[in-house]
Amino acid sequence: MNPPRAVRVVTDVTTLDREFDYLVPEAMGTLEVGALVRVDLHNRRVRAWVVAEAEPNADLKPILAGRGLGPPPDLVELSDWAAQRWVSTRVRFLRAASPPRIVRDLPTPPNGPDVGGSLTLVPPAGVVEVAPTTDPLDLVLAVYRATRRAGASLLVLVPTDGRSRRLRGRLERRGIPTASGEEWERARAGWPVVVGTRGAAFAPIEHLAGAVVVDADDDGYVSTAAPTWNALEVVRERARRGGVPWWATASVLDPVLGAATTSRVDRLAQGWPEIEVVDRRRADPHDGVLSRAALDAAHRALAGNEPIAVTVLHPRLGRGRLLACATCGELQRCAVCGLAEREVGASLQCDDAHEPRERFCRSCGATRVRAVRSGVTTLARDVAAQLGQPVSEVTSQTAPDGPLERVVVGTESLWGRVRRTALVVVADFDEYLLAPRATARRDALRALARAGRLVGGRAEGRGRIIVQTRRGDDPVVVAAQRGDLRAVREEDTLVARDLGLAPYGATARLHGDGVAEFVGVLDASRVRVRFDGDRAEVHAPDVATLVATLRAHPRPPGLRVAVE
DNA sequence: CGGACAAGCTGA
DNA sequence: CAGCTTGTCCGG
Repeated sequence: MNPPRAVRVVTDVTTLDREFDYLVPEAMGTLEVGALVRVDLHNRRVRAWVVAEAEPNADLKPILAGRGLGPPPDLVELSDWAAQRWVSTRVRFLRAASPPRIVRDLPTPPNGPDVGGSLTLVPPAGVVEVAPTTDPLDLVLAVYRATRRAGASLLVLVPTDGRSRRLRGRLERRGIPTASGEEWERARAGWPVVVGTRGAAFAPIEHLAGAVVVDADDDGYVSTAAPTWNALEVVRERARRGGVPWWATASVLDPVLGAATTSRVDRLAQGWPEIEVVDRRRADPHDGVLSRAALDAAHRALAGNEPIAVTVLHPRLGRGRLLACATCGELQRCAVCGLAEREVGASLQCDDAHEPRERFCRSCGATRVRAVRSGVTTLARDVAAQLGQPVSEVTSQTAPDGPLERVVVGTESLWGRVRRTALVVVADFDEYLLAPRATARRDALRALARAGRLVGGRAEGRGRIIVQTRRGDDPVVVAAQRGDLRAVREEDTLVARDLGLAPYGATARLHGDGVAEFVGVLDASRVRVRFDGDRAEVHAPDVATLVATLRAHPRPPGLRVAVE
């Protein structure tokens, strides 16, 4: 007769972040940490994860049944870490690491073969600065060769499902067996390479050989819904815990990526696209939405045989509201933060109302200003008229498939619809530059980097980008044109240091029920709180202090916390 | 989260 | 006061 056994479990109940102990029935055999079980909780049958051994005790209820394999033990610990890091619950992360259906047996993984490749040297672990058109396959193959060992898996993250499929196909054609992030059993069984998107940061790999995050500057790696976890950070922590190296590629480095940068690819600038700037302050006011230069380039492109010739990017759906001086054409910006001002009643002010003022141009003093931007629908109509060509509209609202005309007008949704093009016209680059958010400049550069992938690098001499702006001398525009972003990055880093943004500080945004009461009890000696009535920003010198302070008090239900 | 149970409300 | 709704509590 064996002594009775018990385990500690976390139940699959979103808001109940507690552990409970249950007896393991004699017949159940061993239960590994991470294993899924079914238990009776308060007259409900719920799923649960085994997280530890426990002391048997006569008051405990028995486990009802085993529910197959769950995340490996390391991932249970990682879920714990992630829940702390993003002030959330383990359940959310354990779910991400668990199979969609019950898994009782695992397939036998194939061996990872030795393969050749052009890149023989692996760059030092860390962030590799690449050009937008740099093919990540070379790095993935080099890392695969350098980290390959029996029974261990390389984790590769890419921003989108489409890129995941394509990268897997290319690896498979070279004889490397891959699992997709959705193929839970394969990842759990130890396939040599696991390729997936954000969620694959929690792929149930038992023995990690190394990790690569492709285009780590893509915003797809950050969850927009709470918890606002970040796949790159999860991968870094996972690699750190596993004692294995990680790499990430990025073209537009934020201060966090910049601080982790260890190398850059050769001839970086050549991999940036050819960018022509049309300064609309000096343009003929009778030009339409497409300047003379853009129109000429479009006609040349249409004469070629690229499947889609002109893509006119427009980052905004609704009716535009940027204001420009009717006399000198200068955009009206806040003197404090530099972001676009809007009309509020009779005055002009930025979204944070730093310095409301009368209607006059800061540049020339004239009192007439006018709205200079329009939404995608208006833009598409105007472009069609100017080019005399049918135009397809692509936004997040339009159908995600179906044939497109050769000319496409849209928001950033079109990155997912268009693969190659001879020309990208950014009709309104100022919408990017002056967007009312702190990351506007980097978002602007990222838009150009993504456009660069459609038209190719300047070394290829294939396509080009035309940027229409009223800020032709903006450092962001100049940097993109040169394919050298160092000046912008240094400035971003100084700003981050001054304002205590990551990696020089940590920020959480709170909104929802009970914000006022909650920020009232926070330890003011450890965090700085900005509260504006229904949402709050909490700043701390580092993530540990921020998280510890936020967790020192029970959080009111309905209060949302986004830790950056 | 969701079941249990208590307290409150309504209409005959 | 039965029958229903609403609110609060708490789980092994």
